[in-house]
Amino acid sequence: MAGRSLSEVRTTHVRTARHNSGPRELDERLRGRVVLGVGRKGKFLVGALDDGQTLVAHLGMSGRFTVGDPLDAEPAHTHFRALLDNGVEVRFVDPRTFGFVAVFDDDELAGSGFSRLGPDAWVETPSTEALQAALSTRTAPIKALLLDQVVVSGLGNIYADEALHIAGIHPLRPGQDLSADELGRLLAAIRSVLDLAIDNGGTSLDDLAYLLPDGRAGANLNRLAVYGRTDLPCLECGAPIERMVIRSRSSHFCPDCQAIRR
DNA sequence: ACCTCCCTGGCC
DNA sequence: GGCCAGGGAGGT
Repeated sequence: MAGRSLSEVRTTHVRTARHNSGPRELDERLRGRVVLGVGRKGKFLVGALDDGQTLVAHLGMSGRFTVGDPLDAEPAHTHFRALLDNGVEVRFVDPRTFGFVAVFDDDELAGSGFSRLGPDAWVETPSTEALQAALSTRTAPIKALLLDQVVVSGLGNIYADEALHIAGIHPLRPGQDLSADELGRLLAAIRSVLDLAIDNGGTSLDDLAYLLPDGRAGANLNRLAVYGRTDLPCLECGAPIERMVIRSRSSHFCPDCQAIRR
């Protein structure tokens, strides 16, 4: 996509364009623009445009981009298409419409969720000291804080559970109570969880909402130690994995390896 | 700091 | 027929 201009853009679902005034405005602001480069921070995809605007996209729960021939059969729930000047069509397919595509000028970008993101968990993993400072006033459960993209960005429910398990930290521990030693272990765990997931092509669940760009399923599901393993034995100690709801998100943890007091 | 909402496919 | 999954925005 980088270096190509968008000769035609068509958004066909209002929710996909909800961060702009509507599908028509999004299409008009994108049409004819050149994408100078693309990148990522946290779970947001970003592209720099030749007129200074920024293209921002989020896959949400079920979104994916496809790249192919405009004549290819169109999958259900295709909500956005952009024809590039090389004849390739980029499509955004998103059944649950939690994802979006947006174009922002600098002011709009500054007011968007993108500008509030904390350091990327993988590219700019914070130091123990920086994390401790960020958590020093936070009393919420560490699990909730890992999902709050303002502390560290890029972790979702699966990898937050996995990282806490590796680090041996109970998901309900208040953020500010964690020691430097624990936070150091947590940061190392975040790195290793993401490294493993990336090496395995990501975590495709049974619903196959997430797939690799070539359409294959990622193989990380059977590398998960706690997520989705409620009542199954902990791979470290054999204790049954427990599930509890924290901030209306499921949390999976080993009551032994992640004792609330240690 | 907390809650509700959004949405569809899959499952019971 | 109804519930569950969950990322982020918006409201209180």
